Amino acid sequence: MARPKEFDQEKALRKAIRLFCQQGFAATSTDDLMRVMEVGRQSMYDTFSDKRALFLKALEVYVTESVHSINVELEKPGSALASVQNALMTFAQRKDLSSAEGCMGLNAITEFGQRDGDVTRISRNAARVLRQTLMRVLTRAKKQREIRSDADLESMADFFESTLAGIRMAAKAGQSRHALRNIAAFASRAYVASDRRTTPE
Amino acid sequence: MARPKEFDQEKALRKAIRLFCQQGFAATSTDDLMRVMEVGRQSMYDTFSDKRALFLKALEVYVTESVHSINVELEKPGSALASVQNALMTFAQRKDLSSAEGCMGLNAITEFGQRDGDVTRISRNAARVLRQTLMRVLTRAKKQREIRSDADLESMADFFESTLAGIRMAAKAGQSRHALRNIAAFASRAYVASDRRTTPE
DNA sequence: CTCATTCTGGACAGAACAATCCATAATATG
DNA sequence: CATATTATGGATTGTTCTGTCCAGAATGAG
Repeated sequence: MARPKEFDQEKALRKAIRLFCQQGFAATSTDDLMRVMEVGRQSMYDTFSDKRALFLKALEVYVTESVHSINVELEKPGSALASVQNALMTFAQRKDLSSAEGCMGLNAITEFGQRDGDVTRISRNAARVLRQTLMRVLTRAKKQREIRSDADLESMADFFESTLAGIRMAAKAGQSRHALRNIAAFASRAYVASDRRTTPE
Repeated sequence: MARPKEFDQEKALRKAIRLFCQQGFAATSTDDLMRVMEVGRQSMYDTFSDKRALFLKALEVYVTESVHSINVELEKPGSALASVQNALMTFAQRKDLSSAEGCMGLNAITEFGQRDGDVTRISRNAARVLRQTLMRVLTRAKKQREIRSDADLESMADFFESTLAGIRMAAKAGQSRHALRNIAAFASRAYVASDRRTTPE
């Protein structure tokens, strides 16, 4: 052991995450990162290897926590349907949703699509974890007859994820908090059991 | 008049749009653009001023056409509710939705947020046009009693736009065409009139 | 205290990038 | 045919960016 690091790796990573959320990968320079992370160039490279590795690490932490916070809502006891609907509403209230600070997961997907294997792997892993929880909760809702017995749960899960993305994009596009809540409330209606046919043929 | 241009400005712009759809602004170099547009550097600068101006022009054309194609579906005669639902389904079938080719509008918003005045202006203008059509159609649906009389149309419009964004993101994330259709079908259920309360309090 | 080890920051190298310059080619007009 | 005008592409410039180097500072271990 010798001289200890003068900066907090964890905090530096948080600041990097925030910047990547705002600007994405390509538009964020190493100088930008050094400035917000308050770390010297050499320290940054020593600790995080290079810009790409830092981005991937940041992405992994971000999406893992993001999925976890949604899963917590989904797994609350009580009505399964209410949990799903509540998860949407809680998400719409998240304080880190704003036009300035985007979702790093969506940023990564829009910026890299499926072209980057590492980015794809990280995104898919997180999506898989969310999907598992989601399917478990939806299955419970079906058993409890809160949703139609003939409902296609996979489609419901696709719709749920799509709604999350829609809310995030609306936030980034500058929509008001009020609008975000309304989107969540509205989407919630689609899950409810109904006797009549409600989808177009 | 003197020597005419050897390339088709229109086609070159289309190719630029496609590249920006795939890679966004920052990750697309002028060399990339030249290669794809099959135009010499000087010709590109003579015709489109610079990279940023080319991007803004491409964005304007893209979002204008994108909104127009949705508006066409929304304004089809017959049931207003069916038009809304059909617009979603038609959108989910669009051939330019794929994991490779993203939506340039979403790219621009994720990449620039609200920080770039020109990008914001172009996006907002297009959104305003879509919103006008949407409100007109939703109002008609309400008059025709296809949706609840106490429905909040502004919220419905927010939800519609959010659904479009969700579908686009799902496509970019690599979801199957089948999944996209299901998202559209599912979202459609939220618009339908219902006597019981379907939204959480 | 001494010293080996690690951290730090400024300087630096090499590549990529956006944009301009310039010489040449092509063509409408007179 | 002559010429003014515009298009083209290769060379070039100046900037920015990523990543490395190196000399000096700080600190734990002996």
